[in-house]
Amino acid sequence: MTPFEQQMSRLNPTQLQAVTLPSQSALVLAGAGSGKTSVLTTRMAWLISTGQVTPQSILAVTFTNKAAKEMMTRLSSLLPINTRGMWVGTFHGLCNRFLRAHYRDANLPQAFQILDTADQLSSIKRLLKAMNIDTEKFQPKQVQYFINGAKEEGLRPADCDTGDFFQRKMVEIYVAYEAQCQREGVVDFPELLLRAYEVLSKNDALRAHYQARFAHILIDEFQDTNNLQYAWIKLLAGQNTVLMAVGDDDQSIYAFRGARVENMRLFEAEFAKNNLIKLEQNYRSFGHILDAANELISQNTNRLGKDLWTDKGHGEPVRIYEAASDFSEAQFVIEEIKAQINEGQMRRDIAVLYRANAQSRVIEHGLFNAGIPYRVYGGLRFFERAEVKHALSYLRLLDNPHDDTAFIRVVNFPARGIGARTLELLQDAARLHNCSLWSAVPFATGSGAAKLMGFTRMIDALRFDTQHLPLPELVDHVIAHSTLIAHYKNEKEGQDRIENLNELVNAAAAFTQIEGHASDATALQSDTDNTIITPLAGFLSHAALEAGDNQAQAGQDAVQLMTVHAAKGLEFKTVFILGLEEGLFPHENSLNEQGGVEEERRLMYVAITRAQDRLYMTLAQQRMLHGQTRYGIKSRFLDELPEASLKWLTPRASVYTAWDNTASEVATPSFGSYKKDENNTMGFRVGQAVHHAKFGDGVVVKLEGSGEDTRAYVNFGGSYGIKCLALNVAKLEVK
DNA sequence: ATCACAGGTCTTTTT
DNA sequence: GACCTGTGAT
Repeated sequence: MTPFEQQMSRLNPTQLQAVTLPSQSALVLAGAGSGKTSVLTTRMAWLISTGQVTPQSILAVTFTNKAAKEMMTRLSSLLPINTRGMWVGTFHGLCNRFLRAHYRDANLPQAFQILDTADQLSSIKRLLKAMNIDTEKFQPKQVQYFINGAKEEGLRPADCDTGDFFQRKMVEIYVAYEAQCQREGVVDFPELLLRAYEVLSKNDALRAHYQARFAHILIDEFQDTNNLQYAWIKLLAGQNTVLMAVGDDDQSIYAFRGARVENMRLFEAEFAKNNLIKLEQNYRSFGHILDAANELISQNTNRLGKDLWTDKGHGEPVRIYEAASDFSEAQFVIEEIKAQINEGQMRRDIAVLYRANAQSRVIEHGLFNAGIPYRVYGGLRFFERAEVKHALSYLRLLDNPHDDTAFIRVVNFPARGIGARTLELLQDAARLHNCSLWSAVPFATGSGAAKLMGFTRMIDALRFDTQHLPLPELVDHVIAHSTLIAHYKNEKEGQDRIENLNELVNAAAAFTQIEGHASDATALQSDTDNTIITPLAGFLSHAALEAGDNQAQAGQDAVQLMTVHAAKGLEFKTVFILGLEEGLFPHENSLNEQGGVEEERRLMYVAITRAQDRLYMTLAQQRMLHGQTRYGIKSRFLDELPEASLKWLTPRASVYTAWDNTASEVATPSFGSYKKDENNTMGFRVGQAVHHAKFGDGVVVKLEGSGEDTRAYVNFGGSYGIKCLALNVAKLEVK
């Protein structure tokens, strides 16, 4: 049997149905651990190996580079085909490829650079300064959010609402921002998608070409698509294109960044018609864990609906532990981890999941003291490190000197006496001539003009000296001759940075080897234009689109610490879910949002379904948060789990009870530790009915602190839930 | 140019 | 409580 035939024989009937579906579009509702990636890759292999299509006529799109890579790896292990030139990648990666090939149609310079989120933010800050806009009123982050939000809805400034003054100003900034990006030849993340979308929609010939080319489009994690992504897919799909969208509405946890679960229903109506395939057999978890997940998620409304099942048996019940504090919660987790390691469990098979990053510290501390190796996910990634970004900025200037973000970043780094005043004059000159900072250098006035000339000469020299060098040597040359290395040698803490710079050379070498001269360039060549992007341009795109691993002490067997979001798509033998308290999980900020609690519930569903063999859920009665001690209430989600699948390790139902948010009145709350309060609490007492201008009527459930510092927890019921209010600030009326 | 201090923030995050 | 950002003083 070939590897492909073996794989086919392993599929269950539903999976096989999805893999071999004839030329009809379908929506595959793939539950957690149901073999979703297998189905996608095997279907691609099936389409190719049965001769229905060539590899080039398949488009497969994912959200993360990791998923794309995984798909490629699995596909090439199934079939002895050359995957190069195949359109498998992330939305952004594919749009980048498309725009490189059609840069003229897209009205972009061939060497356009990609701004990552941080670059975009500094670009916006620069713009706001130039426009003399009050950054108190128009915060750069907000502006960024506005612009990206508009782009993700497919809106250009002309399409935006200009209702009030604020909106008009925002749109005005958006206009200026677009002009600035265009002048600099840079493109932010959502622009990659929007520009690609617009080119396709305006250019009939090009659209026809791609629609004819792609016989099959496969989309992974469809529940995470935003409006623009869905629109882009619809544009690429021709009359005869067959689409397969794979996703799980119950695992939609990215609404906060624009994901639209509704796209699944839309897709079903627009393409899949009656082709809804449900993958419901779970191969990951034991029964009790699955029962808990199913029961929890059944509380959500408006689901497409599915029930996971397993034939693995019940397994162990879900263990619940109520600790006195976050500290003892950590102690418990660490003791359990120790015990499991003693039983022979690998550390890497144990995961500690939490809602918010701030929760990791206590656990880290405990693990560190216990001498247990651990790895925390999240934080700075390789290509986001300052020294790496500096080096990349030099490289970007070689490729496109008009990239002002890169220019500003390194024009005086390492310091070469070009100060704020000099740059201000340069920016004036650039504005006057409506050109990039680079082009404005000859017009620069003031004492620093000569130094600026020196800088541009240096960049020109770097470009000239490296023009025939292979990529790794080019990078090496640039980090040396830009004096970055020398600069860090003089810094006390510079050794790590130098190592990272050398690592960048390695990354360039690895990029040359894998991506090579081959894949991207040939792929582009095969498509209309004769564009061949240089290895440097390719590497820069790669650096922007794939931020690299988080600091990885990879290889070492370590306990895994991460947020629930970061855990999506992963599985572990043993999982700890921490902080099952109201206000934390579900997070208090979600309670005000439309559909917020349901998204939190899906998040909990994702967390539970990560566990294969053993699941712990813990809560703490008291926890340090934002520098204050907060007293927790048991999470409502604990009450939504089936009793039969749980095992309480601490006495069940301590005094803490979840709030019934539907009740408008809470009588005497059965609340634990609003202890000893004969203090002066500004005339408020627990159980008192109060009124707040914004939140309406509520009941004080707990008082903290005293005098000026008194804080009241007030349950407003309904969508507001429990709020913590500082009484010297909040205007709270006694009713 | 460099450091120190104040001030604000603290849900989740990929590209 | 801890971290990052921005600003002001030397």
